[in-house]
Amino acid sequence: MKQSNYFRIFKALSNEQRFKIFMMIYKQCCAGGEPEFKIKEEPCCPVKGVIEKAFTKVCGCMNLSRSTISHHFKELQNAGLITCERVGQNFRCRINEEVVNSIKEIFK
Amino acid sequence: MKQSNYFRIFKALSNEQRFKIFMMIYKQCCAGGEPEFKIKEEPCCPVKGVIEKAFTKVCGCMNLSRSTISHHFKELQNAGLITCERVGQNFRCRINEEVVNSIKEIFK
DNA sequence: TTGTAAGTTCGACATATGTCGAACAATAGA
DNA sequence: TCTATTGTTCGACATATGTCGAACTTACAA
Repeated sequence: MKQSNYFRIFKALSNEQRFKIFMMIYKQCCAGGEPEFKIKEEPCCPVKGVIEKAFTKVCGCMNLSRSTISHHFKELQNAGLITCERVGQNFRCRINEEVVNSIKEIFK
Repeated sequence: MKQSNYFRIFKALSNEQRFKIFMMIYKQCCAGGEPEFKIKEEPCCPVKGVIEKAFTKVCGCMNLSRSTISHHFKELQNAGLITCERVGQNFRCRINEEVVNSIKEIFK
């Protein structure tokens, strides 16, 4: 990635709420940490690296309106940090590990 | 570092100009890369990890006013990314490698 | 077909941010 | 001491950002 574009990634993570959202997704998708959110005790990541119903889950544990959450998801997508797709009623969300790794690369 | 505070680091790096400034300092202090700025061909880092006249140098190669540059340095300091001190007329600037490393830690 | 749940888009608005120039302060050198 | 250089602080201002609610769309379920 061109160095001059890194600030866009940092911008996406520079908002407290958005950072929280990203970390919730990241932990569940990649880090296998303790779940930060769950809805009705369903499994969060039936497919490795992919979190389902991400939007719903985030709405469930953050005190923000749906439109605001939607906006934050868009920002994370625009920065290339995540990709999202709707599959029927599900909202599937995937971390772009390449971009995440490039953050580490920049400081090596 | 508490995870909930990381967004402050990202916020400091979320502005294009500020990110440039930080990378200029980082490269010269830590990465030993090709110098992005120089003034009168002086050595940039006579002491390892410390860049001298950072402010002057940055002013010299960015199209921003002194007050704006000053502001950006403050932001980088507040986020803990750098520390600065005045020694006589010199302005010495040091990267806080601990904080930089903690960025990598968060995504491991 | 009708209703409901989930996400998007839009317009509005308050607040935060980036930038400048002017005035000020501190230091070094003539 | 006077002057030049360097960085800081302040006030102003335009623009960007985060947030909301309302209206809309889509997909499933009754």
